[in-house]
Amino acid sequence: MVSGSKVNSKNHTNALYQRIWQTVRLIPPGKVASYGQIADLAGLPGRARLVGKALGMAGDEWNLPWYRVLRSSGMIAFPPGSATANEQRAQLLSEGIVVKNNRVRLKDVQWRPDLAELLFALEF
DNA sequence: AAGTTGACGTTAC
DNA sequence: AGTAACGCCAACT
Repeated sequence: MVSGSKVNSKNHTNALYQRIWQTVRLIPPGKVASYGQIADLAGLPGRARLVGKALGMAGDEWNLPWYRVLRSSGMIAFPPGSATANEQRAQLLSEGIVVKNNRVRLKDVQWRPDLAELLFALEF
């Protein structure tokens, strides 16, 4: 269970964020996923934008690998050169992921989730 | 209550 | 390969 700062009101949306966070947590080092992929896996098809929102309100505080989530094109979602984009690129590089022009080759490093693990994680 | 805003995705050039 | 035009949906004005 996640307890924390910016998540206080509107508990019905909170459940959505929980699902998203739990799913993102499963992405292993060296692999990445897209916002839409996370939404689908979390049982929230069509809500890719909500994934970005959820990651934004999380921050780094509870061990959430937010930097392993990219656009469906493989692009880092932040404006190139921005502080956040640079931080994300650095994190990816530190895991051995090749980043060229703020983009990775999804074909090489895209996460393929273990379904049993996913279902278990979403039980809570 | 209507309009705007995104850490998005797909399609059509 | 890059881009523009949509479509999308919860949150926020």
